[in-house]
Amino acid sequence: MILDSETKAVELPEDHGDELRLWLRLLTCTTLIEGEVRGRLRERFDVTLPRFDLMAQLDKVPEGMTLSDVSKRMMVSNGNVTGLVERLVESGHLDRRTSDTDRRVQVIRLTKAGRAEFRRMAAEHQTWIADIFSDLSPKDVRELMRLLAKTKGSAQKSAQKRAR
Amino acid sequence: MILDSETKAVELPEDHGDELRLWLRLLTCTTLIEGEVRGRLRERFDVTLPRFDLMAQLDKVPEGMTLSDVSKRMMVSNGNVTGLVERLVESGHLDRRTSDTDRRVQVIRLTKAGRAEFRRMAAEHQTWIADIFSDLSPKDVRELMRLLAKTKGSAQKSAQKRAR
DNA sequence: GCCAATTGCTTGAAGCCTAAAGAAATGCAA
DNA sequence: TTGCATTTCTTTAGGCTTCAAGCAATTGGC
Repeated sequence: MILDSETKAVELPEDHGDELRLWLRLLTCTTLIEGEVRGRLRERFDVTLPRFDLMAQLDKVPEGMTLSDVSKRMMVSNGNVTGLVERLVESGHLDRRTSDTDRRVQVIRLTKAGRAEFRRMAAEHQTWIADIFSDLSPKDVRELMRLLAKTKGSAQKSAQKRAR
Repeated sequence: MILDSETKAVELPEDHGDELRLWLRLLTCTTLIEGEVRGRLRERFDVTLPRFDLMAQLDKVPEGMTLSDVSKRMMVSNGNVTGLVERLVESGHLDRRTSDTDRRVQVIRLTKAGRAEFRRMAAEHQTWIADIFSDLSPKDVRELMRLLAKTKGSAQKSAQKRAR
């Protein structure tokens, strides 16, 4: 911050190029890996990434979740979840019922077949990920985890500021 | 690697949980930031992220690029670019002409208005990114850059292995 | 020159995704 | 109780995205 001739605060255009380059690199990495995973899921299991992700959320919670829960966890819109769930119920992977205590709420769970199918996919998926990251040492992995956690915190803070 | 009683190589199920957690964190970070940027672009400039990205590619190359170039750089499909370009030409941001030397090729460039509009958006965009990453020290940024470069290399190697 | 393979782009079908508006159910306060 | 705000989900319109198939132009081998 500097002051001009009439003692008014003036912002100098700062250099934010490094952050921008970092963001682009982060995006490139993610896009690259996401594309790779998407392609393999399609090839091996004929399943889309969003469906896999949704099933992954449900696998963690056997008693099921509401659509809103899924929406928050996957960081996608409500309407999006509605459609995804529709198709997964249709294909027999998901079970859906209205809550007993609140008739607005839909609780979804993996069916037995859906769970079996997901487990089969997840096991292989994990080896793909390991292969994709195989050049990184355990120390690299730890360090990346730490820095990404810090990044996430920073981004959330920034998002919160805007939301007000 | 261990050997079984008949001296055959046997793979033990290894633990790949750390890599998986790393991937999920990477994805979360990117999704979070991407959503934030998308929202701000829409609010402030009523533009979508893909359009902004496409214009960013073109801003770097005043003489223009072919659709294939754009497709490779943005890491999206050809058909996707066709549609994006169509809408941006329609809105007057892009200029499109058939190559003189190869009539299959379409060369696209920013129009004068398109360039001005992009520069206006890009300046503000850069400050958003700086704010989003503001908790990271310069050292953090350097370290993240390094580790993501390594990650990208590793992912590319893995992708190449599969593509054969 | 001719033909086959390749390259650059478009099209079509299907699915993903968002924002915004709306319907239904709930909760809360007067 | 009534009325209003809120929550949960769905719907709609529009755009993004992929894959696969197809068309047109070019290139390279003969």
